[in-house]
Amino acid sequence: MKVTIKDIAKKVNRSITTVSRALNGYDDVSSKTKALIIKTAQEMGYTPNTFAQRLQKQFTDTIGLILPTFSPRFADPYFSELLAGIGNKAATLDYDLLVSTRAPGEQEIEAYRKLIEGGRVDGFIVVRTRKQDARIDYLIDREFPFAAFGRSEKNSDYSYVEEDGYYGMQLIAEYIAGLGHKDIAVIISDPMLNFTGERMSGLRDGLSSHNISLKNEFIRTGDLTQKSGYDNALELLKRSDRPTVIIAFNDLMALGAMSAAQELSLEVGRDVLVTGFDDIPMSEHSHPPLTTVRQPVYTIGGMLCEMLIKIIKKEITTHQQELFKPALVIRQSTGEVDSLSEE
Amino acid sequence: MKVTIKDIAKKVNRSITTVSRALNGYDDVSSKTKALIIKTAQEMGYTPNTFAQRLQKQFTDTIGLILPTFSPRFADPYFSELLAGIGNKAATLDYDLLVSTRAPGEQEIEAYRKLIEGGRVDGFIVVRTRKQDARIDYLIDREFPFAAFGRSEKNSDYSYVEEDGYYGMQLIAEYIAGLGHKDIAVIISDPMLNFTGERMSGLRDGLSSHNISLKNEFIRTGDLTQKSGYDNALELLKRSDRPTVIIAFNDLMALGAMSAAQELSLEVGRDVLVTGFDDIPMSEHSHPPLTTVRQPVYTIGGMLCEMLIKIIKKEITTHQQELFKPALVIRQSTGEVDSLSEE
DNA sequence: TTGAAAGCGCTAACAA
DNA sequence: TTGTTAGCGCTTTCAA
Repeated sequence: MKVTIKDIAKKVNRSITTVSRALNGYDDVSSKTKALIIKTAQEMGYTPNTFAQRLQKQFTDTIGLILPTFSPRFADPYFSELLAGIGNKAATLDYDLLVSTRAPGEQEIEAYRKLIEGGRVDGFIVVRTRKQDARIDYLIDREFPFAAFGRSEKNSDYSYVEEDGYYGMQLIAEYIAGLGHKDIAVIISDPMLNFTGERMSGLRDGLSSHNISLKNEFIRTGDLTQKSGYDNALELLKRSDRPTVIIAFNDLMALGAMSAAQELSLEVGRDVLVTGFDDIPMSEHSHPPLTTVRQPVYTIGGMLCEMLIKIIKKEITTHQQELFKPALVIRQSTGEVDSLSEE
Repeated sequence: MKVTIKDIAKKVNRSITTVSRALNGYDDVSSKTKALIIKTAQEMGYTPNTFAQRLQKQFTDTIGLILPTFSPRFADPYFSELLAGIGNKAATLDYDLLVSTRAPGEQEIEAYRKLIEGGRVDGFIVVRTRKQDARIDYLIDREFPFAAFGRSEKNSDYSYVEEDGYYGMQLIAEYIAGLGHKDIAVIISDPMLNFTGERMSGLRDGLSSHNISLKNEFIRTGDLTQKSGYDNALELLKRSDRPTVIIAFNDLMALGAMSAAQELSLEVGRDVLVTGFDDIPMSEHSHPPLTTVRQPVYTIGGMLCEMLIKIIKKEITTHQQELFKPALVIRQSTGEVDSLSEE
């Protein structure tokens, strides 16, 4: 049976109040009884009943994370890493992490609503923000604490962490233009996603400062999976006027694009250059290793978590907005020869 | 402010008891009041306070999942998919999923203990079982409900789902032996993991029925990451007596091994054959596509979740043990030529 | 068919 | 320094 403060109270012949206070470190308990109570509690293997505590204190020490999944085959390494970042930080700060997956849409907002109304979470981490983001509108409207990974278009009056996608893509553009390439194709992500626009602007601006513009036929939209990178690249590379560079908006699509090129017997890094975005662990060990933009996802997860908890605890009142400058990671998929150039 | 049954009671001029009963569908409430109460509740946007319910009912409608992470760069697509499988099923059955990450060891058991003692979860899903699994011993000892993905060595007297790793590796062995190869290297996983032994036995038995035995120098141990597949394969392939086949114990390591081969200008599928295990989504779109053994991880996640909830609800009392027969998926990494051979 | 009252395990205002 | 008491929101006996 579970041990309660009542059991402890009986054992040490004190009231439950005293036990509660001793255990919570109040200093209006004599140090003798305090020590006794703490010792007894330990011996009896006492752990407070979270629900009772929460019911009483009216907060939950839980943060919610509803992952937007588009398909059941949901296997983005990016999210595992983000999850670990959030989860580990949450554990450190004594918070629980309640995870749910939901496809974007009606059901998604409903899931948010349920968790809020049921008093189950103190706040949310919202990931993969959309330009028009119903989740964010909803949370702002309800004045419910949240921290977002990314901005949305119209209303950015809240706390978020974002990698500077504009800047990241500029780096790519500068680098590629510097290599003298002009026939550049791009596999973008869903235009609804906010970062798609950011990255696209960065790319466009970066290229146009070298008088390069993107041909419409060379702009394709993928869904961030390896398969869609593969499919799109295949079509691009089968053209008679095929591009010499493929810029993908994430690593998974870039890896798919490399496979497509190789399938057509093109050598990546020579016949066609490929770049990604994210720097997931496998990009370093792909063949060839992938040139990409590094986002410290694990760290970002931790930051988001910390930020959210501060908001919940009202330790910060103004909106915190962090913009990460990502770094370009040059590897062989863009022709770098020396395999020892890294680290 | 949150709406409680008290608010509803006041509004309809009934006691909170009646409201509670109406809302819970008891039939000792006049259908008139029942209808009125339900309507009012809806209008007021009532959602029950989960913690109050749980405190009262003494269960939590929450299942726990503590992911064993070895490093912060935790990016296994396999786990994202498993998580989605568990999470979606849990949502369907109106259960919450509480997720935590913890490195194997002391801290890990402590995390289990805390969730149990704090009355926070009704049961656990245990993943990546070890031969000697302290988590399982602990849960059995405490008679706490759980379902495991995989068995452990000594005590398998509990409910689990497992893919038949012995069988899966036999398929690989048969197939490779049938191609006439003899110089076979293998990159295994941590011997502590239960499936390592299973897969190794399957491989050994499958090969020995063709009079092939594994050389000790050709057996290497990796940590299931792409990097370790890469590193190990590099060493294997640099030998003067290099193997003509590399069998990796998961896809991530196999993908790393392919990169290593390609870095040494070996053609995968011709100069060296590579196989994996899992069939993560990216294996279909790697270059070359990877021959592997398919594990329906998403489905398994759902099954585990369902199984656990049945155990919690005491709908099943005997231990359920499901052994999946995985299927061999042959692709070009073992020399298949026709790229249209799939699907 | 309804309501009063107890209690799940805990915290905290107030009194002693 | 300690204990009494009320109450968080809900379910569930028991009585009316």
